[in-house]
Amino acid sequence: MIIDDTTFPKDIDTAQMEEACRKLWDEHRVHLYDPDRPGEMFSVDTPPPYVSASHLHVGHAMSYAQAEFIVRYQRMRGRNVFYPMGFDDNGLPTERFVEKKYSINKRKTTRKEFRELCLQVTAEGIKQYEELWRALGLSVDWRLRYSTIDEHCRRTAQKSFIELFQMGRIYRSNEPVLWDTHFETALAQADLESLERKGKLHQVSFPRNGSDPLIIATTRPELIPACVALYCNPADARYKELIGKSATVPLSNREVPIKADADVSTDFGTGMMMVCTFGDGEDVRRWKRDGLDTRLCINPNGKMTELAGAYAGLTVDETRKKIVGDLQTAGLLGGNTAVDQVVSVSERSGVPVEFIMAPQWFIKMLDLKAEFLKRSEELRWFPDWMKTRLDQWIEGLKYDWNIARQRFYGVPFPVWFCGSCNEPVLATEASLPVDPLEDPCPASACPKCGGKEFRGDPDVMDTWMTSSLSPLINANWAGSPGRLGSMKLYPMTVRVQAFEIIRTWLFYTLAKSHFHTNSLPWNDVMISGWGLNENGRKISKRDLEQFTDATGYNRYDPYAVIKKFGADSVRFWAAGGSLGHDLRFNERDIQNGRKLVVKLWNAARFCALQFGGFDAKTDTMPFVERTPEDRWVLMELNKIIPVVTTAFDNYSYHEAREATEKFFWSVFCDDYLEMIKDRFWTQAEYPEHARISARCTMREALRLILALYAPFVPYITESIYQILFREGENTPSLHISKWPEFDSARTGEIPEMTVVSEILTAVRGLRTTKKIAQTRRISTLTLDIGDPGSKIAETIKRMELSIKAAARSKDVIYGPATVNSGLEQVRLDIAE
RNA sequence: AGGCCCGUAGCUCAGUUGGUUAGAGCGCUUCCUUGACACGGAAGAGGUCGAUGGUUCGAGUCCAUUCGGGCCUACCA
Repeated sequence: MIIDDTTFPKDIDTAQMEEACRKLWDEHRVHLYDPDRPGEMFSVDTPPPYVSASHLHVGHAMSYAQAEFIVRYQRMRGRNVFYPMGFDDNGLPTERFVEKKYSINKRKTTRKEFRELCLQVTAEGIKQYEELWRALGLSVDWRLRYSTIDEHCRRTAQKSFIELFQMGRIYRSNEPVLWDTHFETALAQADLESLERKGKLHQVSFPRNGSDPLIIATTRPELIPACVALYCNPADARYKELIGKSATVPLSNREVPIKADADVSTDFGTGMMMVCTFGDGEDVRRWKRDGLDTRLCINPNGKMTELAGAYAGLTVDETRKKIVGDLQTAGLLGGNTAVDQVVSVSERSGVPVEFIMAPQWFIKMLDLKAEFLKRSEELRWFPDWMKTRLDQWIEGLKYDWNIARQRFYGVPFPVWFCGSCNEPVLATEASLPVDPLEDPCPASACPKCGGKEFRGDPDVMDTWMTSSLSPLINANWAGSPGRLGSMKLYPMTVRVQAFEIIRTWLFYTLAKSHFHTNSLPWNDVMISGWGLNENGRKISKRDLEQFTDATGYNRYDPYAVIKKFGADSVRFWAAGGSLGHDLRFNERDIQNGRKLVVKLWNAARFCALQFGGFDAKTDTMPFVERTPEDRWVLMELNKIIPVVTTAFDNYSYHEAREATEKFFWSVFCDDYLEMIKDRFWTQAEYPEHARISARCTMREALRLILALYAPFVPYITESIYQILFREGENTPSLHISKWPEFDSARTGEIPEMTVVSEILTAVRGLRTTKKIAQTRRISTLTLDIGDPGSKIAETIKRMELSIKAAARSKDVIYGPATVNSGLEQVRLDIAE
């Protein structure tokens, strides 16, 4: 093999190198899943990102890269890797994106038009994502792509609905539900966020005939028209006598009953509270339990209803202001106090949720808390403490899962209702996917009342209803034609995702799997943290806009960063954070990645230059016959193989990187390569045997280093592999070559090497003090070894050649010297 | 209010099951360029591991308390 500036150029053309690698990987189908291959599988349930997230940033790149280190490792371990990519392109996130982008909303458009726009932005978003993932070097098998609005996913989601309906898990009910007044749709508990804000606790008088008015405290005076009862604690001496009597709702002549509930605190506000339909979940609870009247004063669009009288048509906020004024005028308002309150807002729109009565589909969940907790227990969590997040969420569940959304863009329910008795009729499984607004009802007559008229269910499913099926989507549970997955994949090996969607994606998937397959959806779950901006905050759209420099470069834009530093550099940065923890972005840390890439290239280039005329047949040597330096470096390398392997097995890519890094940089480059240079520089001093030993050692070590680094920096390692090793191996790509194995014959220590490296360190110190370049050859190294009969003295004499090489000295002489070394009794000096 | 995570060198972070003088990279100081690499090499400065108390022969590492930060959960109207 001839190595020169043509075969191994001095400079790296990153863009060209990356493109060449991608081409090679595609050509040799390196990333493709083979359904027919026997052997162990490694299947990954990857997060389908919302394609509406047009603000892709380096944080996204970070978490996807972290999962992909494991994928590349497992592929090299010989596992049959199933690594798909999905896109979540239905549901509220997409709708919100479209609303903003086109400044329209549900009321000002048709369902058809809206859906068209959604599909359009979805297609654009997917393209953007795919480009980024490819650039970053994610080894996705793109044939396994799915998108939650596509036919396969709609079929799967509808099948899930039908099956759950048939097993009695799904019910329809017309109870008060969490409501988003911006999107005008029902929500599930998981769609809520809490918002802390300052509120005012108003004291309001409820007049009573013939006695003093009752004072209640409320933060929501706008709900006074919806007040249906007053409550106090049954043991409250102040109000005990009033229980069972009534009071008049202010600004009206309605009488409401005064009731008791032990949950009412005596020391909050005045100890007397009003209950409305519906101020919060507690109101709903009392309304249900005590059969209170129903006075719905808030419309689905967040404006007051006719029942609110003078306030009808106003928004909640407007009403609050107005009613406070009216109470004041009427002399019914006491003081108010500022309170900190926590209100539930819709995660997608940010507006406070209300309770609205509307018929909805629910999946019964609350009866299964214990089972879900058991499933959580069965899962292997990486890192383990993330499990708490799920467990606490499950324990805190208050509502069954409302899966219906009164929206446009999503998977339709495969349901028609009888026009006369409202009985639901479901689609047949064979007909899926269906759209009941377009497709005819499969029944000719209602099974209950014989009615002949049907109307399709206009609602769409919660987006999580589909994405929670991702393992079943991957495994082609619904049997869509032409898809590569099969239930053989099930349960999958691992779910990878970030922590913020534990309560949604992870939880719902666990539940779905429990229902449909009575098993876990995967064995393991790997939870990543977030990439944060330089201030340690979530990377925001503002970061992406604000920090763009004059040339258009933005350090949070993953494309820009990849273009500037190379994909390997970005990946290397991502590998620096430990699993589950957030990682602050810093451009300097990306530069570190770049340094590694350059270092790998140059180290490989150095090795290659020494190979000159390397012939695998003659340039081999049994391990035991090699020089101590050579045996030492291979033993050190052998030591880290199980460390790196175990780390990867436990999803601890960070540990793997650290061990590899330490070996490559400080043992291999700084010490080993420096020690052996002299064998090639001053050939006459060393026997040919020493050079052959070095050549085959360098080659072996470099090859192993490439393998260990491959999952992190796939481009540079592949490129070096192609130049130096491809020819001699029958594997077309490093990434499907064999993972290094621990060699039990290469264990133990070489004590002589400690002596050599201590002397090397001391010589380096002297060179620095004497301002002599580290590479310059010195004339003499004087060693003062004290008692010539001592063990150290003997070792030094035996290792003289190695010491001379390490010190880069023409001669070694023994005699008095003044500078202490790290070795006891050994002093030394150097002369230029 | 409860829970989880974090608080280690100027900065970003490692520190496995408690064990000798606490680590890396960046930054800083000084020095070294024909011989893979200055995106390099060498030498060095810099930390009483948030605080307090405890367990132990021994704690950054375990326990308790406390302060600060982040996140999650929560009906006090």
